[in-house]
Amino acid sequence: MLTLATWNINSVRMRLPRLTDWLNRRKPAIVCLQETKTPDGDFPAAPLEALGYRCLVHGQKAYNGVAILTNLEAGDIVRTLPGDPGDTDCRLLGATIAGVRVINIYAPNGQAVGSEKYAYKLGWYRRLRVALEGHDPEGAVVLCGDFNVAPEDRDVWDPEQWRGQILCSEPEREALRAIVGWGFVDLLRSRHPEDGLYTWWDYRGGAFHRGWGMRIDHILASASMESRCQSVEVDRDERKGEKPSDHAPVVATFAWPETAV
DNA sequence: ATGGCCAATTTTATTGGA
Repeated sequence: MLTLATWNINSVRMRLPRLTDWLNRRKPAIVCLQETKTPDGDFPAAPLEALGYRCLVHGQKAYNGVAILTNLEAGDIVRTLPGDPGDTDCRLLGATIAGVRVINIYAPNGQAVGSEKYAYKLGWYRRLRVALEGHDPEGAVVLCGDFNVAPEDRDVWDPEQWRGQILCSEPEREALRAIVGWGFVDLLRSRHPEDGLYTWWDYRGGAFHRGWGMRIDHILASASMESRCQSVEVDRDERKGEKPSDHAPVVATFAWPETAV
């Protein structure tokens, strides 16, 4: 079995005790982290390596940052979107692990519909869609991370309040549909159609306690990976307790020949 | 219950997050 998780950790240094506890309990083979907020030289690799994980990192000071932790061999590492030389945001990290092309993303937030950052977000999604052309939908591909888009109304705690707002606007949803349309399955939705299934809850206003959340972190799987999926769930426990991230991990397991791992 | 913003930097305010 192969376990893969995605988790917006909201500062890997602030969350290190929770992260190491969680790795010890879950023992995932592949973990895609977002918002590490840490330059590569300051990444806390040693305590993670002590647990058997190698750390692939692409970080910067204060903002953004992605990383892949894995206890398997990794190769063909990519850190940029093609045709994007002027972009200094650390938002993408791709690697081939156990024969799976794993692409970890932290999509721009967009701040407010109509803002400059919103335009940047939509442009970033267009570039991501172009980048997918370099891969084969019939292969083993997983695109996961914080997409900063709630795909449908059932992914939002109050769809009417959020209608047309950031994370929910139709152009954002269309951009995400274009990504999925490359040949992905939204893995959590493929197994769990119910309402109230969220991955992010605002720190403010007791949002988690009240069930005021949104589903903006996703694992998109190509058909061959979807067919191998044995389970996929939101680890809501990681939103509880002392100093949580405002996101919970999404964890998927796949049938996997032990010899291949 | 699972809680009442948080993290980083530019630090005693400001910015960004979502």
